[in-house]
Amino acid sequence: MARVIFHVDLNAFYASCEELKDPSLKTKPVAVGSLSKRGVLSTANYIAREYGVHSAMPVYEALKKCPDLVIVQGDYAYYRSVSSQFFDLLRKYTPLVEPCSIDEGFMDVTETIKRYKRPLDLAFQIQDDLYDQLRLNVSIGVAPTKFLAKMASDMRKPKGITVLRKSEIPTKLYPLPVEAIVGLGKKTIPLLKEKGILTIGDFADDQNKEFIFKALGKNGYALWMKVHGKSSDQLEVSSSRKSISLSRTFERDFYTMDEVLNQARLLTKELSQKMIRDGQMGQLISLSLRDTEFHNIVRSANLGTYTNSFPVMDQAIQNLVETYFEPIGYRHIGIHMGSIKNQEQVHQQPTIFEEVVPDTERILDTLNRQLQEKAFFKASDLLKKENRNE
DNA sequence: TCTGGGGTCCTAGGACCC
DNA sequence: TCTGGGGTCCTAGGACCC
Repeated sequence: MARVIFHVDLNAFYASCEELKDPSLKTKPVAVGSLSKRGVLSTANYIAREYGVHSAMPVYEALKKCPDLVIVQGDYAYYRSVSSQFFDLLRKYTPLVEPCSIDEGFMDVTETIKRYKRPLDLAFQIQDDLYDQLRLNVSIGVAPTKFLAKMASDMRKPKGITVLRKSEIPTKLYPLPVEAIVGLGKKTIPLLKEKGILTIGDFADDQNKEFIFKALGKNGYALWMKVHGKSSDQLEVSSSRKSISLSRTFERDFYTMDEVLNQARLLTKELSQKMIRDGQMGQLISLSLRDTEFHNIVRSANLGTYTNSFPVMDQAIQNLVETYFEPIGYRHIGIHMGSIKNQEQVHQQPTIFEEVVPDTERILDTLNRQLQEKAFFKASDLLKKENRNE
């Protein structure tokens, strides 16, 4: 029995939120982004898009295209609160709602639509309801799988409603350019084009199956199934966050270890506070550094226990900086915590050790030992390299 | 005036074990 | 003497999404 999935997508969400706060923006080209020298845009409203302005575009470039562009500093706490009202409204219609980002989600309305004369009446009602209650426009895609619903909601924006039945895949989906497939990005598209795969129809063609599986691996297989209408219609209604991070690109580059240590410490402090506020603890901490050449490195330390304590996180990050810093310029620093759990989950966890809450001293000892080991391995790597060069 | 920030998922390679 | 073959776990890197 086929399910009926809606993909509901808020149009130009951040920009729309800013228009709610200041209605005079509605008639102007508006973008939300960071105002710093190295900032890029998160979202542009539809007036700005007519100038060729789009998300991820550097601010200086957007201003070249549209000198009158109004750039607003993002107010993400506000967007999150509007977003949660959006999902609350969707849940009035069915508990089967899967948020997939701050501004879009899936609904399984297989049962709900049975109460409506025509299936699309529900989609129109949700659209009107969102506008009446929150003054927000959405596009809705209606299809039997999540992937097809997502593709459908992209077909008509803003404020569209698009149905994509399995039987309509060849006529509605296959003529679209291959770039339209969600899950193929700027690295993979050129590979496909080189092979003459230009449309979704080409991608779905049996003749290209082998190449796609080989070149794109598991993802290729999954996408190939998706464009044939064979993919998941099961919603994940409750899923918890798996990681949390904080990162910043600085207005100028940092060249000394002291500067990197200081900035890393500030970010770590902020992240620890955020985790304590959200009641979350993590086990795997990582430092990421982006240099002036745009090379990224990520280095991790396993803390051996769940924590959100600043002294512990700080010690680990300082160790990582001291071990991996190179005398080059860095433009971006990030702190990341993986293996996240809720505080309650951590404390409920039965342990075979007597001590349930490990003391900070012991963790610091572990970290220091890890640091010494890393320094040792780094030194022995260097020795090996030198020996090879001889 | 070169290129954000917060996420998820996959892959490759090495260590380690039997 | 010229080098097993899985399986699993961990780390690093990177593609992609909004």
